[in-house]
Amino acid sequence: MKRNTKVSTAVIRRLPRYYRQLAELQEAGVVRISSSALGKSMGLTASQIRQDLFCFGEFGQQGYGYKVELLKEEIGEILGISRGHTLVILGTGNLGRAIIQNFRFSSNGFQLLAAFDISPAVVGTAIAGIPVYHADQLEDFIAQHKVDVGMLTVPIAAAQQMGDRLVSAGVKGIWNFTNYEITCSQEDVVVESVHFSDSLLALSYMISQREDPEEDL
Amino acid sequence: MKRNTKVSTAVIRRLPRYYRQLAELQEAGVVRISSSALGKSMGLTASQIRQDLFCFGEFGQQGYGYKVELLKEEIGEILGISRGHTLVILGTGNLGRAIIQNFRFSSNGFQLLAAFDISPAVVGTAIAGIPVYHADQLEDFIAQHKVDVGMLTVPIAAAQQMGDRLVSAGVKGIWNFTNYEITCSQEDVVVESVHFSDSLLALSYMISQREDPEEDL
DNA sequence: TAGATTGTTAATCGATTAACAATC
DNA sequence: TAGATTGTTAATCGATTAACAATC
Repeated sequence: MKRNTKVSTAVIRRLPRYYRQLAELQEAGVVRISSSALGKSMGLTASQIRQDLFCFGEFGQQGYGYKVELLKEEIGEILGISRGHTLVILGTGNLGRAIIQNFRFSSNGFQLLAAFDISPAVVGTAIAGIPVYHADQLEDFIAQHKVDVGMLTVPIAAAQQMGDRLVSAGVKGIWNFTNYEITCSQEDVVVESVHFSDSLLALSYMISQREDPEEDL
Repeated sequence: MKRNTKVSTAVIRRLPRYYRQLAELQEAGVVRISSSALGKSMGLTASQIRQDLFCFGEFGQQGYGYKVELLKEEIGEILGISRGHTLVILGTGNLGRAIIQNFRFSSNGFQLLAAFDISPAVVGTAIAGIPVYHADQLEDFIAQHKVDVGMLTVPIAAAQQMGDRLVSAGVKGIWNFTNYEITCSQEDVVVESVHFSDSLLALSYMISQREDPEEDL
């Protein structure tokens, strides 16, 4: 029945949340859950959850609901967690270093292969076991290894240039942490950005609304 | 004419992007821009931009377009950039430290007042000029200073608890970097999350689509 | 079996796009 | 003035919600 064709971004953005919530439920020992209970725990309607899952197939049992572990695994499959994705990280400044040391790439189905930088102080060293190469070697490295994603934690001035190099070296996606909107010539390369600034400014707007005594009443 | 009532989150999420794009245009020396040119540069329709701005007032001139600097300033006002917002950061691990050292809070209208941690190794020190206090002092500090936002870069196990403490201490918003969905009793406290995992999993999904030879044709 | 809950279609709601008079 | 472009309403499109037969 699966009609995978053209899943909206709204649905795609909810998939990781489902996965996270189901993992938490599983850890808490919950075996089965209904769409309405799952919805309540996530602030969504039961309808929306069933509609979302309907994009990908049938994962529940009528009259029973969903098996937590099974549904989690299925959504993990949809997200591509078991595809053995790999990535490299460009830029080992404070943020890059923090992510190398902290982020559980493997929990998200990714393997971090290498880091690249231009500073002689770090090139040739390893951070949390990840070797740091000179940025000059980027293309060679990607030619010799399967690299699915390049992560950008470089200074903003280098963002577009390094993005371009990743694209022509053949990565499938760019995970962009710079405060710059990378533009990508190649149609089929996905750019996913984490803009701290955008997030903080949205928060700023929302709390500002609270600060004003209802201007418009 | 301003009908500020109930601006959709879709619009709110675009406001920081407008702000960023206009700042770039201004830096590039562009003085005036039409909605269609701005739209083209951002991948939006001219209609959408005019409709978005229409939520907040009239910022353009018919037959001319928008003055880049003026529109940037107006959107900055809407976002609350000049309201003197303040924040404190909870958790000075790798990520917290990286953000203290790197992130330009002031560019987003925020002042970082203090950091809190429980490790004796950092309590009493300063990171990039920001004093680090013991988490026990959080409530006292917030009682004595105006603190609008609490930023969470604590371990996931402490996330909900520290979030609760921030809320009862009276912050208006929580900027959550933990991979946990903070729930908030208080209606009027805004929780804005930056979930690295969700972002990477969405990217994982999108590149996985590219990996399959069109399953459904 | 009766009760519960899904999968799936239909109805509603909201967001985006189109259109155009107003006007710089 | 004529051309360009906005502000704003109307039309369209897509996403969410509701409904319900199927069925466990």
